[in-house]
Amino acid sequence: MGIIERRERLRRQVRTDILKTARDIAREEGWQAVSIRKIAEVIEYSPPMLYEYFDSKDKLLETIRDEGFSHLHEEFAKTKTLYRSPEKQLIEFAQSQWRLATEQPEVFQVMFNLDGAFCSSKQAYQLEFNMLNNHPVWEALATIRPRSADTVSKTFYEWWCLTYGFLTMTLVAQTRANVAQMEPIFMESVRRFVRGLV
Amino acid sequence: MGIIERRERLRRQVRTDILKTARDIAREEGWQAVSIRKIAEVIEYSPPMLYEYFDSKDKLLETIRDEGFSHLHEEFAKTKTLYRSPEKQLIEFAQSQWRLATEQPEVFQVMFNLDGAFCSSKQAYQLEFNMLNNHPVWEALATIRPRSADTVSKTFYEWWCLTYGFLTMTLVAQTRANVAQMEPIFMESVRRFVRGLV
DNA sequence: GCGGTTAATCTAACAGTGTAAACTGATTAT
DNA sequence: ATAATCAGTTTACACTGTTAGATTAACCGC
Repeated sequence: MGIIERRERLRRQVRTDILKTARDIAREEGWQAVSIRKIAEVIEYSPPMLYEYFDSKDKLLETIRDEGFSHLHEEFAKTKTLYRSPEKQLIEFAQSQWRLATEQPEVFQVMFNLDGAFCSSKQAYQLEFNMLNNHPVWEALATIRPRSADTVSKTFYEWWCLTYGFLTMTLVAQTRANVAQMEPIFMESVRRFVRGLV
Repeated sequence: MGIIERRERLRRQVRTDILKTARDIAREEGWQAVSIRKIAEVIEYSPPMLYEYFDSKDKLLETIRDEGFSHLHEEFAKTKTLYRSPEKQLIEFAQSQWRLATEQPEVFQVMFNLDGAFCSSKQAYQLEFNMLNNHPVWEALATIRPRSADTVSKTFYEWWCLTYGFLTMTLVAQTRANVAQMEPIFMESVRRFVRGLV
């Protein structure tokens, strides 16, 4: 009886279409231009239809944010299988973050409420900070510099603010064309941070 | 003939009232809750009246942003008169930034398009980056580490992203109650940066 | 194939948004 | 006194997120 399966598959398809359309509009016109009606028009449904898939626009954005963090953690996991050295891992983590910020700026904007994107929930951050000894960055830092959990957490927060902060400032303050040339400066900052751990 | 003077004074008063009201609403309900109509209601004028003082909501926000940067530069100037050592100056600059971010988060949000605040113009940033040898931070960095202008500018950008990035991440990702306890971590990051200059 | 149930989807509407045009009333200048 | 300027208003337009109610389509047992 594949009927309800097919229905479920179709439902999921529409759901991802909504998310993709929102990102597409945001990429080309900015998050401020993203409206329920505009998304509905693109996917050829009436506006209220979207509320069958997301409780609110806020929840829709929260989903995009969560997917952003998930994607990053998948990349981190891949890196962990590829490299043993925690220093090398950190460098690769930073590079993953750079790629996300530059290749999918509209996702990065939602992740940190930038440039008109706004999602009221802070759950995603709390999750990041509560993973702690399960967070790939936390683990790498603890390996390089084995201290008390609190001390590692402090260093972890410094890493978090340094990397995401740098990317945020670059996306917000630089013009589209200038973003790319900031990469070496970003990576140099990251490398200095890693060296400074000893 | 003090009549037109009085009128001018009244006009400026209304103008600052508008700006203050916008910040007040933003502080208590977030920038997403700030609307022309709400401001108008508070200052007891009709909504279209605001357009006699600001071309658009965007321009209104731009004014708040510019005032934020101006205020910071005034603080920087004060610091320069109080301390000779460029290292000490940088520490004080960072402390001024911390104060602005924590005491007037709603202004900081507009300065960097955070949490629903959105102003399309990037002029304020371009100004920051084009001041260069006139920017107090740039000067301090050049004194500590006299190199080519380009090299100093690179270090300046690193400073910019480190400090503003850290504050941005703290404001965006932390709960109101947790912000305060991040100050020592922030200042330690700044001090490490300054030490690393040699 | 047909009636009834359920799910999918739409239309209409509410309250709110930024902003422009047209209008009113008072003050000023001639 | 009359014309011109100016502050301020009302009204209106085209949007926004979201909800309620009606409508259509799809499925089920017979």
